[in-house]
Amino acid sequence: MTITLRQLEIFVAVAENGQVTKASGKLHLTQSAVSMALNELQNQLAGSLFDRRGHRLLINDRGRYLLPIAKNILSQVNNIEALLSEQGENVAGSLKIAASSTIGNYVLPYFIGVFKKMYPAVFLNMDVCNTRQAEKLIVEGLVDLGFVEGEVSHDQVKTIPWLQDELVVIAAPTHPMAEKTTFVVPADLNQCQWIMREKGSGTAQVFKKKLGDYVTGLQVAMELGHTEAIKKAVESGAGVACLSSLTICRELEEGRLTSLRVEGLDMGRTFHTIHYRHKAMTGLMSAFVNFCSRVKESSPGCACLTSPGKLRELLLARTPPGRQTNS
Amino acid sequence: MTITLRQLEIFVAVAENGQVTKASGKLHLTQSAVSMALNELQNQLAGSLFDRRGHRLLINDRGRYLLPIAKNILSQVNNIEALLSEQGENVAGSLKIAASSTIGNYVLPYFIGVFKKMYPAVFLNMDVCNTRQAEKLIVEGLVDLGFVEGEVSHDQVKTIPWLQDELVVIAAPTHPMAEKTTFVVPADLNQCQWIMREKGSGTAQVFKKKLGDYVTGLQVAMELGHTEAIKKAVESGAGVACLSSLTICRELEEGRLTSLRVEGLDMGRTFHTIHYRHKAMTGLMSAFVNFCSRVKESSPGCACLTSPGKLRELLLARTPPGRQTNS
DNA sequence: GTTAATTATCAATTTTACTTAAGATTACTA
DNA sequence: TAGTAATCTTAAGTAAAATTGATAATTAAC
Repeated sequence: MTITLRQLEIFVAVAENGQVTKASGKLHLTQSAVSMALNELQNQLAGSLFDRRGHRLLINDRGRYLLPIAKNILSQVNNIEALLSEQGENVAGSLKIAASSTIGNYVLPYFIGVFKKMYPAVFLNMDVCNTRQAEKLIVEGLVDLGFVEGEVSHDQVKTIPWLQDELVVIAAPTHPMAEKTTFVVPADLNQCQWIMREKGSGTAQVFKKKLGDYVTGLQVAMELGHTEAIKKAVESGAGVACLSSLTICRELEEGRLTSLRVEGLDMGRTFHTIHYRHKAMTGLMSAFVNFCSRVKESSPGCACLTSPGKLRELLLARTPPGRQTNS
Repeated sequence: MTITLRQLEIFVAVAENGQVTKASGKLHLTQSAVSMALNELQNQLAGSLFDRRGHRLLINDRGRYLLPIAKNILSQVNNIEALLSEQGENVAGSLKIAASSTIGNYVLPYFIGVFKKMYPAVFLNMDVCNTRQAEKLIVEGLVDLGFVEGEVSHDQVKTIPWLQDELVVIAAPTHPMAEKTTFVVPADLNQCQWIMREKGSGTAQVFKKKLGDYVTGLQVAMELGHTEAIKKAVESGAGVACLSSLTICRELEEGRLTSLRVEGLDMGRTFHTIHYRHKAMTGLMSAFVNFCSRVKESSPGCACLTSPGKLRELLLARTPPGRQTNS
């Protein structure tokens, strides 16, 4: 009652050779095997696909209709085999990633763009959320990989240190603070109006946690819901803010903002990649993880990662030969 | 080494049910059959498609990549079965037609247009040629059906009378001849300047053959290569011509030409459908032949067939209920 | 911890695919 | 026009596969 791929293969071979015998040669089968398979297909489709004219087999209207469809189906199946069968050699699939806000908005988009150019057959799906949600998605098996900036506790989730990040103080170039090169804690803390992320944001929590008791005297000018809004507010001179250095690369390059390293407090933090502890690593997963960690090795300290051009240079310089595709 | 459709079916069922047991129920198979088939598919693709997490089967990146492809392939195969398997019920395929010049240019295009709207799954290919070439294409099995205006002799070619055609004399409405209602042979023959198809044209040959000895005194003003050119020349008053009544319907309706029936000679001729004598008639072939002969019954004598509007009315009025599709 | 449910594995069985061999039809040719 | 060489179909036997049934192992639920 059901057509098989073998039958379609045989049908195509017969249609293209116009003869059962020639087709059987190409298929490395006996004539009778081809003949029987063809007849069975015709029975299943309740009608002939060829007209007999002596020894010639002339494809008829139904056969002509079937032929391109059959060829198309067979080539799709061959694609599957080619793409998925040679493990390690080919990187293909559909990877699901969860990333917390800063990483998802300011870091991974560039990584994904470059990775996709290296492996066009790959489909990447990224869910931007917070660290706790990312952890949950990993545990429930709804995503393959997570990239988080906060702490993760679940014992089935494996955590691997990834990029080193640093929180810096930013100010408009016209701001009095911009004349300094470092921001001294606690001395400079109360000299400024602060623009903060809203309560509940990971970056805001980290900032306050690092400040510890110093947080009490802080003059908060406003709380905004998004990093981009904070940058705009700082740019317009409304105050200073504390953000991840990764989020302000472009503004620094363009001279629209000035950053000050913090002195008197360690403002570093580490991003982590997370995945389910016992999850089998497929070729695609390890390819992407390797790809991401390669960058870490290439950029000691905290190079400027959020500029696509520099990122591509960095990655392609380190890519093993024969792996690239033309962009 | 080769994937089967069954494996893809099983894979999709498992992916959609998240469980081997549930999938086996839907497939009407035992649990072990599904389990083994799935493992074999994974072996053939050299890697897993799911992650085991206890009793849950979580699809992984490779599986996610395969799933839409597999579904697509399966639905294409189902389409084949649906379209081709129910004999007679469905009309589908790719029909190749050969038609001689007058029919191919002035009659069949309208038939094909209406037929295609009735059966959208059908693909029709028409080759416009002359009667002899059409006959050859039939004998060689390169086309399924032929529609010819001339004589066919090959004994393997079956000839069936189709439409009754009539050659009429046409003149511009301003031409002296236009005041008459009939053209009398031989009296009126030498009163006119004649515009002829070039030597070798079927219509020209028929005309001369019908005239017999009368042809000697004919005053030929010009010979043109195409029916349309002749109509334009007659319209401009350069002379009169003898053409198939089917080719001038629109010009008569619009009053740009006048036609005169010929008196004193039988100017009728019959169009024929031809096909290879022992060719198996598929559903599509007989559907198209029936469709074409239905018109013959509907239009006794020689109704005006080359106006698409009238043709559609004619056909749809006679179409068996439940066969039409919305246009 | 015990029970119920799900999955993997193994041998047995059924089904399918294929081959070999024989017979039938068609094409070539002398 | 017979004879020969292809090609195709049919039938029977065989190898391979798909599927089943039973069992053991793992996991989830209570």
